[in-house]
Amino acid sequence: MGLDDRKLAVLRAIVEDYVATQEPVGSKALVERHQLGVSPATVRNDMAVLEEEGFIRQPHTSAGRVPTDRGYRLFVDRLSRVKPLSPAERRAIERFLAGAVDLDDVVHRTVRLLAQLTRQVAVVQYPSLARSRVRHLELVPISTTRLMLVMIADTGRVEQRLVELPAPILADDVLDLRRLANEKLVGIRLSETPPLVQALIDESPPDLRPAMTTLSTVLLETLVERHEERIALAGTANLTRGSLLDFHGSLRPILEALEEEVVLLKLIGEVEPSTLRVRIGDENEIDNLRAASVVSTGYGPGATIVGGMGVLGPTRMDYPGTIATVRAVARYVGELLAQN
Amino acid sequence: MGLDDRKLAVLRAIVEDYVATQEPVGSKALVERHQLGVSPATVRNDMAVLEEEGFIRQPHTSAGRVPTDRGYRLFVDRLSRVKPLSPAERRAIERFLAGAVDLDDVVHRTVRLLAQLTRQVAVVQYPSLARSRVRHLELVPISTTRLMLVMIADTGRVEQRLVELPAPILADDVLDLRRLANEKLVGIRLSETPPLVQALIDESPPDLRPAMTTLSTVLLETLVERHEERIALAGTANLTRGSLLDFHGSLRPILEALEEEVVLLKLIGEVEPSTLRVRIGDENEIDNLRAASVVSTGYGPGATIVGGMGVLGPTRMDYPGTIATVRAVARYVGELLAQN
DNA sequence: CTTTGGCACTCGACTGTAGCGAGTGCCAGT
DNA sequence: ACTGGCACTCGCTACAGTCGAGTGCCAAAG
Repeated sequence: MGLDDRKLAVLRAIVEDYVATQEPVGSKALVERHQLGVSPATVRNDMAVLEEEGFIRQPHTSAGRVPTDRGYRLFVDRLSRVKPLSPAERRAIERFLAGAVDLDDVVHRTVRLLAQLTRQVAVVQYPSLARSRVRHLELVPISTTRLMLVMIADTGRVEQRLVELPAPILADDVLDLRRLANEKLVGIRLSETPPLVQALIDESPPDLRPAMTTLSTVLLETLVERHEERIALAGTANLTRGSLLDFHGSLRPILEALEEEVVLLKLIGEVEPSTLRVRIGDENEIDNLRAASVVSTGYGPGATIVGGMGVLGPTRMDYPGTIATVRAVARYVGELLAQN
Repeated sequence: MGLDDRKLAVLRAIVEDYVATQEPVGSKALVERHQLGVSPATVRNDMAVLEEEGFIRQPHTSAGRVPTDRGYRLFVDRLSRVKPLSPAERRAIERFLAGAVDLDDVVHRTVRLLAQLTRQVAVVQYPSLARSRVRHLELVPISTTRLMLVMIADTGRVEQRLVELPAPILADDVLDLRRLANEKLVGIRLSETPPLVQALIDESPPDLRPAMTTLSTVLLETLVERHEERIALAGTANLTRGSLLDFHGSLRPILEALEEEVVLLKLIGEVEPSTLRVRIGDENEIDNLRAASVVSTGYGPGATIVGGMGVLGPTRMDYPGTIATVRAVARYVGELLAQN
């Protein structure tokens, strides 16, 4: 099977034209708009091969060609050069993120920025608790049997949970609890706390043990439950850009998927060594998103990765541009986090 | 102008049928499906009058009638009896909300519940800070020049902000700051704190004054900025239920509006004495929502109102059912809040 | 062996016509 | 005041015909 350079050029031209015009592209239009240096007939032959190999297909017999998911994949892997961002875009990113006052703000600004720049749906995961380290634990007495546990992580995340104590507790004992917990847990990565928690209970003075036990339970729950991860979303209105056909006719499944935190986490939360990931159409494990593509990446201060972010759009998207934007935004956010 | 009982009955029948079938309803179908006791011709005469008065209209000359916004308004005001919830629904609400562990959880469950029961887009405002009272202020030292201010409100809301001090501070001074702030502010409604804050600064010992000043600034910011209000949203996928025609052909403007917190707050946040509010189509002040209806209400423990909640859907919605559901859910949430 | 021009073919998109039927407005009769 | 009857409107569907973009194939040229 020969996929010589020209055939690849043809595929690239088809992808680019289709992404731009959103209409099936024919051989004639192709030679007109790109310097391929051959006649339409030749292009037709190449297209026949590309179709046979499953990179493009014809919506109808007498229509032009459209890239398949496989075609996009090849395009992304081998045919697209990453578009460097324009200085204006870089400046926009910097300016937009610079004003953030706290983590919440950073995440919100980031997700809006991504949505705006890519004109697609953007998703940003808050720094994962499991990947954060404990910076401080605070216990605030609410009543004699109720404490508010406030956990501050080094990533800037702050979580609070109500603790219902088994028995009334004295103010001094609360201080002791706090001191003990902080001594044992500060600086520890949260994913590594569970084994330490038992030790924490065992080493507590006997009279504090019941309180410490419930406290620990709550602490562990904070980690385990869905509470653990938070997510911000923006740009859903962008789904209506372009024709409905982009998503096989219905936004329904997409909107449904976007409502499920679990789904979103799966989308952008599975952070791997490979920094940037593109999932095209069928490659998505989530059925509802078989008509969409997702570009996602991890981010974090320095080389550490504390969370994921990404965008979701039609398979017919500007991959080079989107990839460049996502990468750039993630890097800026990482730098921002490193400053704290 | 005569709008006798029968004409009103006809209008009611039209609204009910149209809501159910989503198709223009004609005179014949009307007499068949409702016990009006008169012939189609008579109904036609009545319909002519109703149309003249602007309560219904014909999409095309040879089509049936469709209610106008004004028609729905009349229906809601005078023709619909509130549907009592089924016991099953009541139980569903109770069961669904009972498991909530904290405020975040309550709000999330509520918004999902509303979306599910009404099969529309649900919006829930977190208890407004301005309407809450301070229960406790906590200061957590992060470094010598940084404090984390954690504010716990009686509504269960917890807000935190980073405070950058003008100069390093001693641990004991932090305790003093905390004591002073709590003495002055605990129990105060947050909307009434601004005047007190100045006094708080003035009464601080001179050496604490700079720190107290920045602390106060941050405290006030928390109130003023958009941070003040938070909102949860669910059920956007329900927008795709029914034909696109429900929203004049495009979800775009709706989705855009739903992304703007400010817009949502305007929608459900303007809580007035009148507990429940229905805005139909054109009655909406927000242009993007001229094609939608909003049913909203305030909620809170007892008679106090601390926030708003509501649902948004096509003008062609089941008003009696939606109203009943929103009212019931708001009441349950209020009771839940009262228990804390 | 590759490329090219030519040609027949396919098939979707659009146009125009015709018939159907739901629904109306009006009117004369009860 | 209500009703039955009737002519009329007009959107919807089906069908036929035309147009044109785009294809596949083939024979000829490089």
